Amino acid sequence: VITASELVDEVGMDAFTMRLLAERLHTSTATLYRHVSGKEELMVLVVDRLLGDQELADDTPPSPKKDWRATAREAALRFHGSLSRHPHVLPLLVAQVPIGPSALALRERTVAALVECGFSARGAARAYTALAHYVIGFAVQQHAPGAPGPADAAALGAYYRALDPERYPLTVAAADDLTAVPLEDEFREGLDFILDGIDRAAELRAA
Amino acid sequence: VITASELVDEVGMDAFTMRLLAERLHTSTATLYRHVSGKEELMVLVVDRLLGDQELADDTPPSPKKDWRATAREAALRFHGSLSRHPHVLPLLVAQVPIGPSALALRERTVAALVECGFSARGAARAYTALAHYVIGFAVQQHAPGAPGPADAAALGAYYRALDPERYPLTVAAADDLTAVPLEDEFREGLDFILDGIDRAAELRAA
DNA sequence: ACCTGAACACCGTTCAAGT
DNA sequence: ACCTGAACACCGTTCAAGT
Repeated sequence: VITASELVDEVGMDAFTMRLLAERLHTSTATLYRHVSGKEELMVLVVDRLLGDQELADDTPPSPKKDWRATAREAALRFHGSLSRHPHVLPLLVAQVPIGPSALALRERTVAALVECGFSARGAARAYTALAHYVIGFAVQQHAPGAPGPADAAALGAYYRALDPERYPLTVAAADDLTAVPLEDEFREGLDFILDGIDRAAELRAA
Repeated sequence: VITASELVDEVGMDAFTMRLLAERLHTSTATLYRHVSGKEELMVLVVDRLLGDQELADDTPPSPKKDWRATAREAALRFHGSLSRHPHVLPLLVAQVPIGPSALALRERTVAALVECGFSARGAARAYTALAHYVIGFAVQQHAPGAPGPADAAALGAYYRALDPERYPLTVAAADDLTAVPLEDEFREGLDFILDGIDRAAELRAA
């Protein structure tokens, strides 16, 4: 599983091959099927390893205490960061619902932190679900193969500006606004929107 | 492209094959490559067709007027609905950044509606981006192959309840809260969080 | 008991050969 | 000029045959 994870990180999902993995392990493909039922199960294990990786960054103290917003924000940013560190694994996250041990531990830990900040168990679970969906959904789009990196922003802006202003007046006019903001900042902005929304839903925090 | 879209809807991404498409069109695979450079380009066209489909539902009047929240909510729900109608196409949406004509037209239309409600051009673009990322990201996870449908909720709840309460106390305790809420409602809840956040960010609406 | 070369049934894509 | 059967170089997976 470790070697498979490294290989996916290196060469990407499309180029990852059972034959390549066998070669790296100095064995044959047939032997792989002694340890794993197939490629699909292997990918489930790779995803859970990524989510476990996330957990390791937990040596920092869980924030000043009691401030749920800082706690939630920090957890979301850390989650987003660890997903971003393995962009090639991300497509796998939407091909399966992560319920491996690492995914469970991550949620358990985060929900517990929210409860400590005064959320009800139910409210913390709801807030976590909303945040997790957002973080995963955004990361997947941000790091999709062919997504515009910072280097492509200029090209995308030029593409927008070259459009027919009759048909797409607002896109042409706002070409800069649509491309100048790095996706990283857009993630933070959307995250703050959600945190604001959770903040307003005060009933989630009633014990 | 139409036949390819239908085929993907029918059999899913994995089972969709250039050979299958050729057969359905009563021709050979080699002929397909006269009209399209390869499978990748074909999938881009299929995605744009899905986004175009969304646009057709526009015969309903654009809401009572001036109420940006209802307008944005309606647009997001409609977008989500049309994505949900083609679950098998969704994985393609994260393998590419949709900038085809239909994607552009959809954004243009929605941003224009927000501007009419009093948003600045810049604010409308930012709000649209945040909402579009959320809708796409959620839909992709909701309809991922292997995602738990309403029928699987009970099984997932049982799985959570059967976990070791020592390691995952909150997950075991909140098993019902985590599975009883249909993903459809969870989508709406998260959407309202974001709308609340946009609402609070009043500067987006300053002309 | 464990491992593997070789095969099987596919896939996307290409191209010489037909009409 | 357009179409296609057959091939090429792959892929995930399996299994008889070796050690």
